Amino acid sequence: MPMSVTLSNRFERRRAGTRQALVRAARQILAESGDTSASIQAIAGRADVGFGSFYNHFDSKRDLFGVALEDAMEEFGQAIDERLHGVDDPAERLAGGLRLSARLAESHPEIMRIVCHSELGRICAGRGLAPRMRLDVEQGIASDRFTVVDPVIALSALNGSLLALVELWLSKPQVDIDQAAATMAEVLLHMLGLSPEEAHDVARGPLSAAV
Amino acid sequence: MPMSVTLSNRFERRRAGTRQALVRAARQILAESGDTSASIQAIAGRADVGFGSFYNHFDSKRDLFGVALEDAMEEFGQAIDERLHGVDDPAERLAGGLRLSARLAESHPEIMRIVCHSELGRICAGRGLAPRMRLDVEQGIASDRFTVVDPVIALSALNGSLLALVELWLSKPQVDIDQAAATMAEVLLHMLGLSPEEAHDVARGPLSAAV
DNA sequence: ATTATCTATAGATCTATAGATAATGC
DNA sequence: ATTATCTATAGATCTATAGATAATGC
Repeated sequence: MPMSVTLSNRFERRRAGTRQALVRAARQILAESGDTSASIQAIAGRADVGFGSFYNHFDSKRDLFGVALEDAMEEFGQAIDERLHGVDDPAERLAGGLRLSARLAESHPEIMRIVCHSELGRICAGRGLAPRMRLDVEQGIASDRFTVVDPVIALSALNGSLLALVELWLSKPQVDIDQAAATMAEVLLHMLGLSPEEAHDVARGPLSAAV
Repeated sequence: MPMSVTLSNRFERRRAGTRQALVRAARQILAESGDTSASIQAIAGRADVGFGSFYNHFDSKRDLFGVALEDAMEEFGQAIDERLHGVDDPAERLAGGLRLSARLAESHPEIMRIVCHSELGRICAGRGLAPRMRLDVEQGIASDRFTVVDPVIALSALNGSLLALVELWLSKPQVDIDQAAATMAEVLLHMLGLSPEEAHDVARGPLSAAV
């Protein structure tokens, strides 16, 4: 998705555009219902791409949807990452990641809907927030910022809780999701060993200058 | 699934048997891959049921898989519930629910695989462990056993963490899942406001006489 | 000239139903 | 006699490909 590499000629750009249109259509479907049973014909139609072109880029629907999920997760992770640039304290990074995810729900609802409709295992396996949180947990333990029994368990709880937060946003629109994210960050930081006061201060503090 | 009602005549029992065979086949598929694109023919074949019989019981595949998920979640919730009979302390109930879920992974792996392959929203919406944990959280807050900022957030974290625990069992077979569940219970009880010592004692204590 | 896209279609598969068969109730 | 199951099949849909068309490079 992030077209960081400038493609050399018009051929390649056109090809990349077709592929991207297919991926975007697949992302829309993942966000809307998560139901991947739409026909290739319907997907190509939604992408405004000739039916046969699909096979120029993907071997199967499964293939496309796998790429589409990875694409969304990568964008998710990078969006959070760049907004946390310069934040070093792992506690602040974790809290910031949760709270920024809540803001992404407003600005990039498609990504959050995709998260909701995906299996936790697939989300965590990818390049989303999960590997970034893992680094924060490890670093926090190494620097004694966190006093936690087991990093694997702590990370599992964080991943699951993040998913549950996003799910909360989707299923209960009346909830103030920014508030919910801050509260979630607070209880999770406490879980990681910060005192209630510390957890409160970090979770309710200003949300990084970079935002 | 729990055939609590004795059906009056052989007709109804035969009919119920056919339906159950279809539901069991659907549960198998949900557990194996979660891929609901198998044809009705294939499902009926797996259930060893005539193809047309499907339509005597369900209007669509979607229908069947919805029932199958509910069926598994109901069994899950009841299995935990009966093993927690007589346990009154909400902290013990929550810890017990997590730890017993880990044991169910050994004794009823199908249910746990279904959980892993399902969306969190669907799991929590159903009649599984989620509504039971909600009661425990409410009761624990009412009795001041838990000092937690927000019950909705706490419950979300619990639901998500439970899912993550099951996911851990599926994706990393080398992990001692009983240990992991106890550790998860410990950190979550701490999150709910118990002191580290209390949380440790409750989470590592004997797992209810009823088991 | 080369490459990607688009159109048309063959063949496979899937859904839903209609009618035949088998099991049970009374 | 009634009801459920099973078998066979019509019609719809879907996948994958082959060949025609359009766009670009050199």
